[in-house]
Amino acid sequence: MPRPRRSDVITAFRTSALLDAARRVFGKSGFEAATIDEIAHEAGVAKGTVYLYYRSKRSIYWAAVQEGITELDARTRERVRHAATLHDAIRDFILTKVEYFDERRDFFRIYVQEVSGQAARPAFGHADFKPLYQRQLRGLQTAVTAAIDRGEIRRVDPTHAAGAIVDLTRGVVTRRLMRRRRTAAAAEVDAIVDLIWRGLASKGSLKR
Amino acid sequence: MPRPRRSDVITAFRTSALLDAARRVFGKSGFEAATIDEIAHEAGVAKGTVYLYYRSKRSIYWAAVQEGITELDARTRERVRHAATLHDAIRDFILTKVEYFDERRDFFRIYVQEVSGQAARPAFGHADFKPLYQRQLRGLQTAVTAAIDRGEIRRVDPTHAAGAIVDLTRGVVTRRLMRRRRTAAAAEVDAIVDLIWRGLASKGSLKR
Amino acid sequence: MPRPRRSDVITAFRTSALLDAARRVFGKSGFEAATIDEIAHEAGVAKGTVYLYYRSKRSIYWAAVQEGITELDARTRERVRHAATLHDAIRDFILTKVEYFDERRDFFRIYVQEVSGQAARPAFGHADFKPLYQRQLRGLQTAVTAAIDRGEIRRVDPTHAAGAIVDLTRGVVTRRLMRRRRTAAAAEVDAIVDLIWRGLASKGSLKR
Amino acid sequence: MPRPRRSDVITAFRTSALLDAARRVFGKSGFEAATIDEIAHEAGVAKGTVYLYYRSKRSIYWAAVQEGITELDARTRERVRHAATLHDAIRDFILTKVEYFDERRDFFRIYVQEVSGQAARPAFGHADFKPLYQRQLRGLQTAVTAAIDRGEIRRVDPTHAAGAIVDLTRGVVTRRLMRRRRTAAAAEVDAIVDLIWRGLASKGSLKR
DNA sequence: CATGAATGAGTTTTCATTCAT
DNA sequence: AATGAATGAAAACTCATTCAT
Repeated sequence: MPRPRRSDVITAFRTSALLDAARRVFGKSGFEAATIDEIAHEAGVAKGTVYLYYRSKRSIYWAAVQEGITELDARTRERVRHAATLHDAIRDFILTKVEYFDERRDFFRIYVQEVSGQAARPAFGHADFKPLYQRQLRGLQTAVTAAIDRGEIRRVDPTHAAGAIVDLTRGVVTRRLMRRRRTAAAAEVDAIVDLIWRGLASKGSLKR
Repeated sequence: MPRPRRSDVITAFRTSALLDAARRVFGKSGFEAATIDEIAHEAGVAKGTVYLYYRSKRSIYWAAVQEGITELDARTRERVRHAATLHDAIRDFILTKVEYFDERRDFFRIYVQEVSGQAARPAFGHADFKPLYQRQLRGLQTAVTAAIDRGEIRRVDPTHAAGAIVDLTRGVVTRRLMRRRRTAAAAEVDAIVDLIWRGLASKGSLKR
Repeated sequence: MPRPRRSDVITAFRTSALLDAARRVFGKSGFEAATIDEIAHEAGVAKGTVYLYYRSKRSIYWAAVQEGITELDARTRERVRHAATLHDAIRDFILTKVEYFDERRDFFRIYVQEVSGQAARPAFGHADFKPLYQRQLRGLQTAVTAAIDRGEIRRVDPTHAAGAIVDLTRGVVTRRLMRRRRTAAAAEVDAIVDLIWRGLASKGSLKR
Repeated sequence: MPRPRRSDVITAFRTSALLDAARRVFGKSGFEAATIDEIAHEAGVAKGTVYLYYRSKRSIYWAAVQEGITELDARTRERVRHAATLHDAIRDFILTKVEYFDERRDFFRIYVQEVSGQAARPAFGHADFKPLYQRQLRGLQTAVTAAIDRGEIRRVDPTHAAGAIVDLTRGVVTRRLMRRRRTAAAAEVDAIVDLIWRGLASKGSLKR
């Protein structure tokens, strides 16, 4: 394995610093209000340097979004893969996200922005974002369907169920971030998982 | 009660036209990309006129947000007030929102933006927004607590339960708006209500 | 005839001032080196105002070019129209240009730039420029052909002849503008016309 | 004569490659739009290297102009020197230019730019350019004067005559380059020379 | 009250030039 | 000698806001 070239090292270093800075700044101000100047300053370089590594404001934004989502996706898949039951899978799914966004608060705003952007302006947004997001949904749907087949849960619409899991997850994360003090993740997540689980697993008809 | 003065009528007329225009334009483009010029044009007045009624771009934005949320809040409270059981209350809560945003798609983007903005940048945002949002949450919490006391549902954390209802509601609305064709609201809402209801009402411990 | 509206008056006034300023600045610095700021300053307005009347730097440039060329073309056609013979037509053609550029020195550089730009980068340049320029050439060709038919001059290639007239005209103007002191136009023009005329009219073969 | 030092060879090599690249790039894009980066790339060196050989963008530009003009001047003088008559001298003068610019189309744009720049902004431009250009003119003037003294042509103003030759030459070259297909140089040049020659040589007064 | 012309601060992006390696 | 990463000045263009009419 050849020693990495000097220029590669520099590129990796700058790219990483810029992406970090971008995440912070875009997370704080949103895409439009953020300025390249601020990102550059935050990354400790001059404005022009940003353009040596990214072609435009949009492009550094997408790189930051991409990186965050890919990382989150990878972590989630890795963790969920080991779950034996749907119940565990849901728990792991939510926990991964909670922990990830506890670490990277600034990225959450970007994330939410993009996700809800999909809803409000389906035409806009980056082409690569939607697939990644939808893959998550489909993963959950598959898991739900399998659980139904195993008799682990009652017969529910997998699309709705997957949607519900995603929605409740976003809700927990949102409320955690709104609170000033960080509370223990596990207890909070357990409460939500319990709710979902009863929703999915309880058999028979309930009195209303 | 004196007859309203001419100037008051004009003010009311302009205000309403401007707010409508603002909602459409901000909804379409987002805060930054929207221009006062476009709002003025959409409202059928000249640019300067906007500034006779609102001090700044931010201020007309907040007025539009305010109006939308207040209206939504009023509708929700009115409808939920007549519900006899928590189950009905939840159903009416969700239905009101679904119907409201079906009517005012453009407002949804603004709404979501602000709600998630609260999460990511608690310091920012308009002072008046948070209370309104939180009043909704508290209303739901109260209803949940009452239902627990009545034995209608099992003993759950009212805060979590209220949060879950809000989250799932947002989820339904989001997914509805992402679809090109409008589907029947009732069926979709019923599926979600069923899920929540089992989550809240199912007694005993479930096998996992 | 209705009294012109206020806004029309303003537009006419600004347009004219901006075009004047543009001609001066572009003439002094060339297209690239000129700045909108300088044009605005020269016209006595702020930078933004320029953009109320012209969409872009290119567009104000072309407007200035257009105006100058159209004016020059109109003057030329008007004057040449009254010429009884080709000899007079040539004389009037050259005189018009000499006088025009004596008046508007700054425009000459722009003019020459565009004309020679046609040669060096045929693909570039404004679509409207070429036709105007070519119409001139064709006008001269027609006049030459007619003169041949009348027996006024010998049988020459009208394209070459027209080209030669244009080239010599540009030459006179160029040399006039290079001199610090203005010399009498008539004498200079007469010398050139005499040269062309002998070139066109002399019959038979000359000893070499 | 000592063997040239290694460094001198390198310098000569680099200088030549850079000048070639500069001519191509400036010719294609014009001074402002050309970038040092592109020139460096075209010359097969890194950007910084350009600055080892030229102090600035302007300076490499002038060096390229200089080289082209000097070369053209040398070729012209060499060829014209052997002409026995003014008629042949004019023919050779024009032919040299036509052939030179047929070879180096990219240089023509630069050349024309500079020549016409002289006219419009006498103060600007490189100090060395004017003398070279004027020496050409003076050479022609001298030849014309000699021809008058020999009785080869009639008594004309040598300045005007020289100017006319230069102008017509530029015209031929321009029109050649505007055409997509290259036509035979000799026929075209002969037509122009014939025109000039009659202009200069025809004795007596012509009917107008 | 209403208008819309005018302003100029602020933003993205480019690129000549420098300089550590 | 050569490199190419880094800089930051400069320029086009936008748009919230003001104010004379």
